[in-house]
Amino acid sequence: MAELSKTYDPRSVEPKWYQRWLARNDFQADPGSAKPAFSIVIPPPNITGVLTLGHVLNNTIQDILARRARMQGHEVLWLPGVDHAGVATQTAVEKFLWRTEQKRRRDLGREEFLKRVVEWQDKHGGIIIEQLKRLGCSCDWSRQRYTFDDGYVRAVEGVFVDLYRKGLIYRGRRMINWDPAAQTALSDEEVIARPQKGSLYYVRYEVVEEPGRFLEVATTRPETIMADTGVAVHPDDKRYKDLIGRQAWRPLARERIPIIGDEAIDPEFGTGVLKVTPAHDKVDFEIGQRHQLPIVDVLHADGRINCAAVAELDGLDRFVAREKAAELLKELGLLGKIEPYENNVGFSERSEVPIEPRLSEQWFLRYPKTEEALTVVREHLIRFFPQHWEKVYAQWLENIQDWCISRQIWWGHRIPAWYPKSDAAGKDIYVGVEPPLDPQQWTQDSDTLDTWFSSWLWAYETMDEATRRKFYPTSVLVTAPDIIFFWVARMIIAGLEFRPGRSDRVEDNIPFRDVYFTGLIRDRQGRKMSKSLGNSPDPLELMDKFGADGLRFALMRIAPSGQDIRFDEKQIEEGRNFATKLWNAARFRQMHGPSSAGPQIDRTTLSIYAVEVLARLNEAIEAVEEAYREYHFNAVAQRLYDFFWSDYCDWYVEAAKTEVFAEDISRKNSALAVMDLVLSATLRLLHPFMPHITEELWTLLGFGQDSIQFASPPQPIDLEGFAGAKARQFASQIFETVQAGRNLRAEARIPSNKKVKFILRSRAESMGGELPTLARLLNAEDVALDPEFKARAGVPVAVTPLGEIFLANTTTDKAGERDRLEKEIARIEAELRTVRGKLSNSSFVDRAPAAVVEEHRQREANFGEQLGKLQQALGALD
RNA sequence: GCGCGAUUAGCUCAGUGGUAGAGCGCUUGCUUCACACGCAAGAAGUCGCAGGUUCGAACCCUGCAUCGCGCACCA
Repeated sequence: MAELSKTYDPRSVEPKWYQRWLARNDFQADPGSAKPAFSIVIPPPNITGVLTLGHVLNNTIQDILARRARMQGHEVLWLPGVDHAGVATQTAVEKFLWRTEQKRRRDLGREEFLKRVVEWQDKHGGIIIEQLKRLGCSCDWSRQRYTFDDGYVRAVEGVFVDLYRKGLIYRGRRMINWDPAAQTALSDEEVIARPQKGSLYYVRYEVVEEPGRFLEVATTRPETIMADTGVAVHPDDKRYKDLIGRQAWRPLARERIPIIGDEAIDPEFGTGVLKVTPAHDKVDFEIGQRHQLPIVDVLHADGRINCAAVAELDGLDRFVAREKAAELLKELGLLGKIEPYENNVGFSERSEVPIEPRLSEQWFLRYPKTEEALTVVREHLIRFFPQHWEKVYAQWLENIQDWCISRQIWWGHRIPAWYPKSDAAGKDIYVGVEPPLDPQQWTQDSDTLDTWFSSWLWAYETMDEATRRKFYPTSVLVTAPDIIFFWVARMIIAGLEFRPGRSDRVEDNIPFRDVYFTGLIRDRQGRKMSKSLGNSPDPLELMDKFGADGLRFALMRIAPSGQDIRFDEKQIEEGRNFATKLWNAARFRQMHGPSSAGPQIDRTTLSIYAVEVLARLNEAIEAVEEAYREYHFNAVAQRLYDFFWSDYCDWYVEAAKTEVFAEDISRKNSALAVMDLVLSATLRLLHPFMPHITEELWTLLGFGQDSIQFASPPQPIDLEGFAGAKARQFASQIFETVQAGRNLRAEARIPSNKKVKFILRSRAESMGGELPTLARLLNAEDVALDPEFKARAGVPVAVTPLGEIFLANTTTDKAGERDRLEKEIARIEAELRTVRGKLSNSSFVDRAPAAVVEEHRQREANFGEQLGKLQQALGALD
């Protein structure tokens, strides 16, 4: 076996193993396998995207689950792929086009533009996949899918046609959310409300029948006054009741408009008078419908004013026009006060501009299976982790609105609907996956489908028939909570509606059994990661600095389940440090001879420290199992970190050095066997988190013939027959004594590297055999056992469970020693008071569990004994 | 307005009824035969506030405050 180098170099080790795994086809899933299935579909990243920390978090979790399942003997399918990401990709290409050629998409035309998008896709499309490989993701790359694969496209179209024939998809002229920058309709979910500081303008509308009498309207949007087709008040509002049925003069594009009464008006708000603008507001549109008001649209698609009647405003951007309209009103003497005002404005999620409510001809989906979708989650056929997302999900489904699925962008699945060229009114529609028989006579709908209308089929449309039989429904979905509506809920609906499962039963058709929602990664200040803030670190750089394993482990350790994550590079450094620790612990073992693939332990040679570390390993194994059941990855990582670093390295290895460096071969081999047991188990437990370094060490130490990827997870070791409880207690007492002794050294200001003598006044049985270890852990020249030791005044002493330990040959400052003892006595006295207080409370003694009471009695006795000894030592000072 | 989450050491966070924890940072000592990406010792917290339940509350209940998120909104 080659000697391990002094430092671990992830940059050479990680790619080496990843290449080997790929070459061995270790990640390929076999639908014909007899093993139980475990499957995950990747949330497809945008094809032109680059890896973010969010991706790292998300995909590390999926990889952990996939690798763990593989070790447990499952046939694992982790199905990767990418999303065409309609608006995002198109916007990126448009920006590029403008930067390089100063051209807009319409300058190129649809066909040429799409050619450019495909070029862009081919150039940037593979990047994120390569980055996922760098991270170590064990996806079955032979099955990589794309939402624009031929079969997938046909499936999307097929679903559209199916839903159209069922009457669930329809075309209609409705109020939709219009993005004036991207110039497309959006779904409600793509609109984000943001508080905006603006103004409330009070505008006076003169009553036609009563010149000189004015209705004052409070509005935030004076630039849409020309689109007003009514003025509304509450029907019971005494101030204005008499005016209902009369008319008012519209102040811009002067015209008579009716004054109407409608329940929707809040008399408390502003002046209690609303200007009704059916073309540019959802509520106004509904009011308009109720009162048959005409609809006047005064905005261009790009958000500029379209109103020839008011030349001063015509062609102006809507926000410029707002100020200008106010000026015009002022000139007319129709503007009252202007108040500063903050209200929520809907912004486009993508282009970050305020959306415009707009009346438009679009395609809509009336969601099917919403009741069933609620039921499968409520009854936990699908389980959410953390569970509280169930409520958010339910709320959305209970208030669900029809989904606007058509987009006026070019990059996407073209809507499979055709209109006859002869029929200008477009009443006659052909909808089908195949084009109409005589294509010359028909024109295809120019719109494309919302990207999510293809993503919602991802859980099953990425699988062929055989794969689906084995792997659908998938075991778990790992995703960020911000797409719970966009994707998770819609996939559930799709599964229930299209029934791709092996039978018609609901449990065979849901897309996944568990959903794990990750947290969002924020920066140190708690801000969201964003390009514009420049606060999102590049994961590739982090991997170069700290290794993929270091990044993975550290991120998992700091990611509390269900909570947002504050990111700090310092914490990633700790991941790298842990990898180094692992490396060096293995290196230490390897320096003392070859490891054993099947280490045997023997009760006659096992030390008390070995029993202790093996017992703690057992506890760690169980805690890890428990944490996995609840998807508490941070608990798994933390537990393994603590066990390995503290229990194994700091305590066991240090204690075992006595045996490792001693003459007794059988005891030395016993210690090495324990190290092999612990190292082998730890590597396997860590493998899902840190696949590369664990594989490297597994191989170097020779723990298995095959890759660690397929090694069985470690099982707790049976410690019956090793006098477990007694050995553990003794080991703990030794460790406590060591800590007390080390503290004495430090208090006496003895440099760490200086060997000193200790005296232990103890009557503990079999103490003698542990003195060398005690000495090693204390860095002592010698620890003398003397049950009758009488200390001179001023010798530093500490009380331990094994007796008193003295720092020999040390001249201490008497006052300092007194001070130290008094402090210790005060501390113990306080503890005693607390315990005695409880024990003298009859309610406690009568009602608390017997074990708890017994524990308190024990503590009382221990503290009493310690106190006596400390007081004795204090007395000896004089 | 409704709902969800958070509030514990300087910082980031564990801790769901019985002796307040970790890492980082800080102080001190140490290049000792795996590791200075390390070892050892230490200082540091009335667990957001107020009530309640309980023998006992960081933990359960109620209210409040602050911060964050989601949904719905009055122009």
